[in-house]
Amino acid sequence: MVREPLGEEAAAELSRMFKALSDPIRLRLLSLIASHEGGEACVCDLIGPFDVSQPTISHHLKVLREAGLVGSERRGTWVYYWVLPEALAKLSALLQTPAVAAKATG
Amino acid sequence: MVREPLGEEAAAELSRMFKALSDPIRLRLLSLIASHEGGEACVCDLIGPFDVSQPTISHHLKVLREAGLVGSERRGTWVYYWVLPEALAKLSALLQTPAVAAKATG
DNA sequence: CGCCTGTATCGACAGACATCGAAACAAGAT
DNA sequence: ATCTTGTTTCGATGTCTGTCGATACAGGCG
Repeated sequence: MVREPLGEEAAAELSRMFKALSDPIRLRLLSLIASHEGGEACVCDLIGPFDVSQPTISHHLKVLREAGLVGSERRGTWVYYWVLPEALAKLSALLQTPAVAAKATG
Repeated sequence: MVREPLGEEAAAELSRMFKALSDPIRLRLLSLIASHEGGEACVCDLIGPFDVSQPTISHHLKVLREAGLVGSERRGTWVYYWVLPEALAKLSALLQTPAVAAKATG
C-alpha cells in the first residue's frame, strides 16, 4: 500500500471487505466465530450475545459471507460458519506494510 | 480476536476505523498519502487522481482524520496529511491473529 | 486593503444500510 | 402428513453516507 498507490479495482475490492468489518455487530460475530471451539459456530450460538433480532444476525452473516470473510455450510438442522483466514491475512498484510515502511522510510 | 470475543466497546471503536477504510476513494487516498514522497502529501496532490469534486475529497480526508488514521497540519498555504502508523498497525494485528491461530488450532 | 489560490464547511439530495416483523424454506420428530 | 425448531428471505422504514454546488475561511501577494 505504501509502495505504490492502490489501483481503482484493487481499492474497490478491498473496500468491500473493509465495509463488511465496519459494523460492530459483524466484528463481534467474526470474533465469536473465530474464538469458538473448533473454529466454527452455528447460528444458534451467535444470536444470544446480541440485542438484535435473529433475522438481523442472519443478515450480517450474509454480508460477511458475501465479502468472502467467512464460509458456511448446513449440517442437518444447523448452519455452521467459520472464518476464512486468507481473507483476513490479505487485509492484515495491506495494513501492516505502511507501519513498517514508514519507519524504514523515515 | 480469536482468543476471546470482542467486547462491545472495543468492537465499536474498531468498527469506526474499519468504516473509514470501507470506501474505495478513502483507501486510495490513504495509499496515495502513504506512498507519497516524505510520507505526507498536501491536498492539492490528492485531488487530481480522482473524478470527484474537491469538497468530496476534503470530506473523505476528514473522515480519515476523525477515525485517527491520518494526521494533518497547515503549513502556510497548503494543508498536509500523513498516515498514523500505530492505528493501521492496531488493525493489522487484530486481523493477523486469526489466520495464525487458525493454523495452530487446526 | 482587496484579490487570488487552496482548503473546509454548509445545505440538499439520491442511494445505501441496519433493523424489524412476517413469511418462506429446511430438516428432524411425532 | 403434520408439527416444531432453526435459518433465510422479503418488504417496509428510518437513518446514514457520498456527492455536489455554493459559500466561507485562511494565507500569501499586489
